[in-house]
Amino acid sequence: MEGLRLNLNALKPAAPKTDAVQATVKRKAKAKTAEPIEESWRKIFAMKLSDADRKRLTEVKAAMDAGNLARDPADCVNKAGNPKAFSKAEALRLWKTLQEAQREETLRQMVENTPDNYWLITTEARLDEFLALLDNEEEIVFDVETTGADTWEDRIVGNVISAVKANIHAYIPTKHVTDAPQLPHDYVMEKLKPIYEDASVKKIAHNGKFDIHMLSHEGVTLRGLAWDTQFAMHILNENERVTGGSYRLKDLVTKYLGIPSQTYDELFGKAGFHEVADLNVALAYAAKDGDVTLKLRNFQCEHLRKIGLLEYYEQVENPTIGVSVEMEAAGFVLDIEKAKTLGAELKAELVDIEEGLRSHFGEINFNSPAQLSEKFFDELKLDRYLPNGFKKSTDVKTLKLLAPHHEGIKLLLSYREKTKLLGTYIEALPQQVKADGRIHGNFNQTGTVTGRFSSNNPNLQNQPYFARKLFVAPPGQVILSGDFSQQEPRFLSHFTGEEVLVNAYREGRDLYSTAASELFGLPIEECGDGSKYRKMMKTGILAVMYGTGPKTLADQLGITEQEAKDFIAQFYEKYPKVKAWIDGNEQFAKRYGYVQMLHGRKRRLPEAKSRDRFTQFRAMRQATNAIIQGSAAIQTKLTMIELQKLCRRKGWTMAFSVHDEVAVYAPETLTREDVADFEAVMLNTLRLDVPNKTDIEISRRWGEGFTVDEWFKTKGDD
DNA sequence: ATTGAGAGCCAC
DNA sequence: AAACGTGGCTCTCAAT
Repeated sequence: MEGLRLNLNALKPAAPKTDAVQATVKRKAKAKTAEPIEESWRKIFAMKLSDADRKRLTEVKAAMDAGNLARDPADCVNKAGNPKAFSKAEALRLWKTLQEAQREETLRQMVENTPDNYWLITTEARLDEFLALLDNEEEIVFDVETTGADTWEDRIVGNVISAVKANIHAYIPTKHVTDAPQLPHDYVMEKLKPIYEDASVKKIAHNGKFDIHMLSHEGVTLRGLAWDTQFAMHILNENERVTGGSYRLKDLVTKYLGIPSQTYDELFGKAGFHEVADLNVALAYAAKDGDVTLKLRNFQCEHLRKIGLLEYYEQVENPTIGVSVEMEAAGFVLDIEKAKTLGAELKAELVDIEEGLRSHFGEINFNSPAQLSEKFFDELKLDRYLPNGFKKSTDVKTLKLLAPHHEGIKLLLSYREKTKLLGTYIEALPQQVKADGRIHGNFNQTGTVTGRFSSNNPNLQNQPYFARKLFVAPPGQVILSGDFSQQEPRFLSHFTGEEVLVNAYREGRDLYSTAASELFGLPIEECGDGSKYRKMMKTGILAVMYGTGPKTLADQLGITEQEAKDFIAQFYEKYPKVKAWIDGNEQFAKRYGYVQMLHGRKRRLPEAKSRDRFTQFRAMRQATNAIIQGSAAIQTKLTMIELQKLCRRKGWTMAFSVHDEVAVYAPETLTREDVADFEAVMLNTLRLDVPNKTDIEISRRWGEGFTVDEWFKTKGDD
């Protein structure tokens, strides 16, 4: 009650005072008595705070109000011995103290409350007893504990296995730094290997990709992965991250199972798990992972079945995990010599460019939008060359408008291009090479809301052609890649059933030329490659899929907004099935708050029900785009799964995927028949109402591909 | 030194 | 007033 009254008092606004009086009060407060802590809190919370800081500060205040946390007396006075006001910095320091105390208490409680069915296995006899249990198991949970989170540098220090039927969750430490007894690492791995490699024992994991890579480093090939709770959750709620959540195990079980769980970082910080010397602590933490993963799997299974997506998970998402593992493990050889050469060339060019820029603009940082903006618009008044109301930005679009009026701007555009290439690609890529000499980019199956992959460390999906030259197939192998030709427009045709579009594809005619000729009533010859009508139609169809408005479309095509509006209106009039399909998607989204793509996969769009018109409008654009983009992603995934089977038969390796492109490593001795087999999988795995088309390339170096005919012709000439 | 936000730009 | 969907990386700048 007392605390509550204090809080209420603190919320009352102070009586208004003149500035001079306020200043005096402030000085007095500083000189004699510290300001009341409630006043300090009021000021702190009035500051602009990041979400993380606000959350931490709230925790600190709650702990202090409850009397569980107090200021360090040393922080209450300054050097002169005068009272010091409570600051945000001090509060955040207190948060760390609080975390540390809570951390120790949590670990103590975890150990004290370790369930009887958590087994710490440190003797041969106990391991044998456990292995006998596993003989009766059809499925197990597995999880490896490691020295750290780097897939390619860290190593296993212990194995977690849950025996599902027996309801035993075991931790087998092998490489902890401790005086306590542990079984020898190699002995344990040998014993577990047959179980890990037995595909008839179904495996359950959370982000099992990491564990599978780790086991692979030990010479163990995991088989029978049946459920991954991270990826299953992404099918249940693809918006987890968008709404401030995460797909970390601990966050999911806390949120969905109501089991309070703290993340590894919260409990152990940056320490590797091998540094946990108390094996009872290790057991309490590690075995719980197996325990909650199993509980989460059961929860997800029930809910996926309820919404009819269990089959989708099992047939599309789950088998894709093995493909990601194979692609990540394969990686790329990076041509470091070429990176050095290209880097040196770019740097030399940049020396001259920078000198030129300095002569135009003086000593400013050309990478700083703030400094450039001041120079261009405040000093040089270059905005006089921009259309009325055009934003005073320093992005490429704006710079291109300014370029004809100032030589320095042209130079800056070139500077931008070269520094981007150098900094983001040419110089950054060699740093990503791992101990095994390869680049292993990460393919993230839960990275996008539509079901596409995302990629990072490095992002293999946004490499410019200039940089792709640095990525080389492993020795003796080539990159055999297939690119779905016009994948998304084909899905548009498929879903809408619009005859002109469908027939153009069925008859192997060019979609954009055909539609342009129809819409504008012109002979097909005038709508060929490079014609403005074809370009307009192409941009227009993409605009339909992306929900582009008339203003942006006008900008893209260099026509007036009215012309763009007319074009869109004509397009819909001529192709009513397209219009009807889009309208249907939007009505569905507004009514149910989601849309569905191929195989029923959902894109939840709660904003479709928003009463804010702009918010709802944004959801409307996403509705149609998500169906097309997401369905295309499903086609790519299913194709990858089939290609992996082809790889097994041929002795090839899955290499990478960039949304509508899939690539494998094949020996450079591959034949035309091999290529035909590859193409058949691309074309036939998922058939639509329109035929698929794919462009095949063969290369030793990514982005320097040959067509099939070119490749075999040069081979013949050798 | 590290963190977080914003600007800008690479890909499909 | 907004009017192009899905991502990740690098740099600046201001904060601690």
